[in-house]
Amino acid sequence: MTTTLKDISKEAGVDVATVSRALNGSYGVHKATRERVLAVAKRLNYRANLTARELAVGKSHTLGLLVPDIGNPFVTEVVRGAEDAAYAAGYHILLCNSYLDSAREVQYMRSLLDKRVEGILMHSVQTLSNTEVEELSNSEIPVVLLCRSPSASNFSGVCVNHFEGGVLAGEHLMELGHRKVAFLSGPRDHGNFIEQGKGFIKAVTSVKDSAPPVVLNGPPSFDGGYQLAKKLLEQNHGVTAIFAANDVSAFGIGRAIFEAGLSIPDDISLIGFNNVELANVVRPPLTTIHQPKYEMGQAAVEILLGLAKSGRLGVPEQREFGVRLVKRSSTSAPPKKSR
Amino acid sequence: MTTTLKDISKEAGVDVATVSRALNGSYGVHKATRERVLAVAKRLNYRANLTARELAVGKSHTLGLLVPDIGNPFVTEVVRGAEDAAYAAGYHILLCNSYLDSAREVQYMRSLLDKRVEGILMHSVQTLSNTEVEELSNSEIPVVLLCRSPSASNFSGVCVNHFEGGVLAGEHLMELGHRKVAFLSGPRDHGNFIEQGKGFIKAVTSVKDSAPPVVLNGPPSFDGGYQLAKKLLEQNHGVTAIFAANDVSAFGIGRAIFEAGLSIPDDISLIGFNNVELANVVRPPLTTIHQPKYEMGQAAVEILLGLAKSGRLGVPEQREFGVRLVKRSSTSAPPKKSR
DNA sequence: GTCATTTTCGCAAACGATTGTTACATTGAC
DNA sequence: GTCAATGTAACAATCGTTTGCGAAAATGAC
Repeated sequence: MTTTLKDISKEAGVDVATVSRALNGSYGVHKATRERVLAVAKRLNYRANLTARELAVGKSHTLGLLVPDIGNPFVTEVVRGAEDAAYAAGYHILLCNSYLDSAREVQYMRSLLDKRVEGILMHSVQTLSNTEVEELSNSEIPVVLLCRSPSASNFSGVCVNHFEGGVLAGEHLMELGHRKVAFLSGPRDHGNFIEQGKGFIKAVTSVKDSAPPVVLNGPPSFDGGYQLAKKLLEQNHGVTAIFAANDVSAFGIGRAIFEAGLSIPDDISLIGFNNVELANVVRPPLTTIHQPKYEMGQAAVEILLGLAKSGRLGVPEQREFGVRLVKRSSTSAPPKKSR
Repeated sequence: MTTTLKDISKEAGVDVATVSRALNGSYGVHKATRERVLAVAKRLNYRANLTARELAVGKSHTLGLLVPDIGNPFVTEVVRGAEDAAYAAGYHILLCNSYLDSAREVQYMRSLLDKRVEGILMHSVQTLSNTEVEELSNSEIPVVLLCRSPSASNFSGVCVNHFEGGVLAGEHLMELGHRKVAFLSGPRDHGNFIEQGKGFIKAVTSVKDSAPPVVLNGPPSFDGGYQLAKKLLEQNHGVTAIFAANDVSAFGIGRAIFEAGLSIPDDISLIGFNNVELANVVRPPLTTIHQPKYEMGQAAVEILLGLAKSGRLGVPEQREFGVRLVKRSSTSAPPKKSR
């Protein structure tokens, strides 16, 4: 049997209200009685029931975090930042892994709402269905969209400038002298990759003698990158550099290049996106576009908590982080003679 | 204003109890009234308040998951398995990242208890303090220790046979012909690494002409492995193979070997532990000891839920998973002439 | 010692559900 | 038309807290 305020109240001979106040250190309870109550509470191994408190007070001190795949190291970093910020603020995090499965996503969203979380973080959701947008808007809790290009919806968001990242990647390759490049992108309809591609294409085509990039779409995973790269190499466009949708897919691309008997960066340069921790571990270390993942997670929670406290849900906040190029060894000048 | 059962009850002209039963599809409410209630609920955008239900019913449908570092890909896989299993069972997961900081760990543990989670999963905690053991035992919720060698405490556990893993690694290196090897271990007092080392040493020393392994201790991280390897190479024992505490530290070791101008596996063979997804991505692909991470996460949740349902906390369940050697390209026969 | 002021504490009403018990309506058999 | 059996729905207690309000008790000034 777990002990409750009532038990303590009986044992200590005071009202349950007094017990509550004593335990919470509220003003207006005599030092002596407080100590007596605390002693009894300790003796009875009392543990507060946050569920009951939550019901009474109306605050759950809990946030929902919806992610596409916790297995993705990029996502993980963001989660880490979010968790730290939440912990610092005395909040808990409910972790929901959706695998981008929209049924699962909706189901999770509903239970988060029902659980009365004080805010929801959604990481790189592809597209929100109308149901979702509507139900989220009806609820009076704040939502922050993470790592997703700003959209029409009026939710708050934390993201990185994907367009700018694309530009950086393109410029870097152009500076190195590449003139025939490819962008192995993610899903065709995903805003982030669209932006990334636009920036890349802009940078590439603004150099006069360079060919417009070859663009292929596929899942932005290790295997997706691998398959796409195999396809690209078979088509034999003679590209000398590849811009990957993200680091993880770049790893897959690297594998395909290796298996084709080619070498990075001597035959083909490779540049990623995200700057995952392991980009520095693989060989050759991957040139990539850095994105402040941890800080983004933190920022998202801060915004969320700010909105929750102020209650000003009507005025969504957008925060955009900068990107920067991290030069490592997977990019270099193109081979003298293109194959 | 969020709408409650009472609102619906007024609007539909029935008692709140009837509304509750109608919404939950309980037996004993007329089809017509149920439909009327459902219609009103929909019109009022009713959302169940799980907090209230939880208080009334006494079940939170929530599990606590305490991990040392969500950034570690090994941990992540386990979390993924746990999350999937929880989702399948209709449970939610509260994510708590402790960074092995025991103050944070205790604080998290307490709030999980206060939040009335139905079970707690603790991933590879180093050592439980007496306070923790006591408070956890006092609470009436089940605890499952994950990835931690079985201990004296009477909590349930899911782990892998670290000793056996060490043996496998040792045997593999011996078969390849290595006779002078090293184990770059984790913290000296961590049970898992101790077991791993024991197994390794046993396998190595049971070969007659092989020297007992050089053993160094340090944090089992990328940087930890890097530092340890540098130290080892400086000491110049002439080892031809290294067994790492885990894959991530093996990556660091690989970096140090590379920087020393040596090559894997030609100069030094390297074998990891865990079989993280990226072990197959790095070059050369890492030979390692496979551990069914995802399945362990799943199993842990299943055990937890089983204990929670049965209420038989007195009889902890231990599940041990097998390990196996995954041969890749980071191990080979030692160089003809040792350096 | 009296009176005003301040502390201390109990009472009771929330918070939003669930659920056992009871009362009334309906149905069907005869 | 009566009675029993069944189906519906209302009443009320409960889950473990918090908190506004008012009463009693303690304090302090004079």
